[in-house]
Amino acid sequence: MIFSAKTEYGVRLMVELGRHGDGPQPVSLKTLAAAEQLPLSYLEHVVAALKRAELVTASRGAHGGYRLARSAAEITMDEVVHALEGTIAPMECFADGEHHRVFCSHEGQLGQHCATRLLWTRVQSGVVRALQTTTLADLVAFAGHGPDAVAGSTHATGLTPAPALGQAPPLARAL
Amino acid sequence: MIFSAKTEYGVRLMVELGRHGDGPQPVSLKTLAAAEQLPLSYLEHVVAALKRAELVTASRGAHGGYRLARSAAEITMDEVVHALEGTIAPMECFADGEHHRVFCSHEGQLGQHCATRLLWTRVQSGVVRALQTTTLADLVAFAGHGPDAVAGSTHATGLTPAPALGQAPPLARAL
DNA sequence: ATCAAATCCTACCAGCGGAGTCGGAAACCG
DNA sequence: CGGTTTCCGACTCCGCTGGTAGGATTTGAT
Repeated sequence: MIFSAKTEYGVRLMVELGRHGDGPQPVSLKTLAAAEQLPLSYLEHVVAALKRAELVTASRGAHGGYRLARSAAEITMDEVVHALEGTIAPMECFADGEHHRVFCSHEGQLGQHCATRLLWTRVQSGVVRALQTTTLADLVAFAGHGPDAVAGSTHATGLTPAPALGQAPPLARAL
Repeated sequence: MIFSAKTEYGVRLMVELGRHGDGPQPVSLKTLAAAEQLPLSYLEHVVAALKRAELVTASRGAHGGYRLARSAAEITMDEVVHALEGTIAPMECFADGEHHRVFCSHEGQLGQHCATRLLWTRVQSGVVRALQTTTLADLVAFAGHGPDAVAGSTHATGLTPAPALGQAPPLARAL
């Protein structure tokens, strides 16, 4: 699995917050937990990460709760996932502990270098592009509709849905 | 990390095999382990997975070893990664244990459904596309060169390298 | 003032999978 | 036969993930 349950929960949580729009009163965690049927105590950790990243704001005390820090359209899923998952890298050597820069630490000497780097770079690029071009508002809008428009509206890139190369590709048959 | 070390090792191993071209004698694991400085005993597991997927063939006994089952140009990294990592899904509910079909099992009732599905579908699509459009031959060719041409030759898609949207994107600053 | 409803914070735990080791059996070649 | 190599299964170690628990703090309502 690429992403952890924590991230799944967090995204769900954000979507749920997005659906509540920006009414004056915030939404309590208990409400959110009930709506998504997730363990409240664990959600505390999740929402803490979101708050640290300044994606949600909290009001404490009675009738307190959480609300989005910005409008859903201004929040890219890139930010959300990053807040929950930490640096996203396809491979260990791609993550710089320091400032989340991305590179490969295996740089071989003598001209030839880390052969896998090309691949991981491409994969990373694919993931990042998908996350950056999707906003929370997209998900909120999607949440209400019936199951269509997933593959439709090729999502800003205008790419054809992957050419059928070779025999049946082992991954992602249902895309 | 999206991929495990096992996958990293496996890809390295395949690249190394690809570099040896198809001379008549196969390459022993010991040789490969030495070339990549990886633990031999662990590589046994890795190469076993590759063999199961019919990506390499083995000859036992003295002067035995492994060779690619097909030419490097005919092997997509999609296949390699799938053999090593199993089904690649961004999220638990996306992986169907049965036949690697991809879907989401959280289908909510009453019109509204699993809000995160849109996101995971896009991510998955990005990863799969990257893996499918990269062949082992690409990596082999890359392995000998100096560190360029990574971002260059936008890898068949012709996409611009991700627009700078909003403030500095938290992921992948060095792409 | 008091109480209840929230967020907040830290520590803790159990299970699982990943990375790696080991020992031995079978196959193949000279 | 003997060395080399693949093959196979069992085993260990360890960190991370998901989840729980308990208490402190803030706030609004009565």
